Amino acid sequence: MPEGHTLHRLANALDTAFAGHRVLVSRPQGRFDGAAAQVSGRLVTASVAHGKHLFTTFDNELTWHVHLGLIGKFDVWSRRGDAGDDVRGAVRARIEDADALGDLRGPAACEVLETGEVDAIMSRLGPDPLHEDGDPSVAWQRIHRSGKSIAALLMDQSVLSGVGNVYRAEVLFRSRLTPHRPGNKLKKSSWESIWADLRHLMPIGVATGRIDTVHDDHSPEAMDREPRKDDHGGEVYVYRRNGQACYVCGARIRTELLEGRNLFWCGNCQRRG
DNA sequence: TCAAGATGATCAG
DNA sequence: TGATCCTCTTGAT
Repeated sequence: MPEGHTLHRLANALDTAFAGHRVLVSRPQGRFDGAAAQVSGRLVTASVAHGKHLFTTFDNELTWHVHLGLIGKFDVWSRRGDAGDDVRGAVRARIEDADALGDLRGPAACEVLETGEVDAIMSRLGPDPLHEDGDPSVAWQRIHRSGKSIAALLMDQSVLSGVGNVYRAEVLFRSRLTPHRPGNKLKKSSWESIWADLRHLMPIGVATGRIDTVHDDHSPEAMDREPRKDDHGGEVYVYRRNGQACYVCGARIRTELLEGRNLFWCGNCQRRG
């Protein structure tokens, strides 16, 4: 689940539910030791995301930092709905007030930080396409000096933040770029098309909560008319479609392990650099 | 019932 | 580069 769009969506949900509210932060299974107590009972000032990192700030200048990693989940819901407030499964941390609840499971990071520590994390992150002021030239400085493949560079959060395995595969397909092209041999115009497409695709992910790179119309009517049909809640050209026919040319979608992660692409459509 | 795998990142060697 | 951490779902046995 967690690519950048998930975190931005989550930041929006937490901000809507808790900003300006006094909250309780607890650790139902006893982990997240000590940290919860530092912010529990305080007023939330804001929740924001940068790439795959989520920051919730409190009125005592402390920040709750969450990174979902590969398997983490953060569910936020209203007490007014049908869902109860029982702690189910392995809940690492819970945030709540009279109206809403949020349960965090399986995060890679869950910690309370001071401002300097937050700045240190931010300074390691590349520009986020979901941020209005994200600057693609900062990423290009890294890309065009690197001998690593563009596929590896797109996943490097210090080059670019928020892109994960799905957006990587899809944005390279949509630009018809070969994933193996080294950054230092990539045309600048190719990078510009990647950035522009991420700026187009990722806000759709934030709005809908799923990654659909195939359809242009994401209205509820279109969803009914043309149901999205893959296992991941959206629809994609190449991600996890290995062995299946490319929607564009009919060739089989290929896969390989690249730096420990599965890469998917169409060897026929993706020849540009 | 159990193992494998997953949209991530870090650390040791 | 490989091992490791975290949780849940899926598919094989």
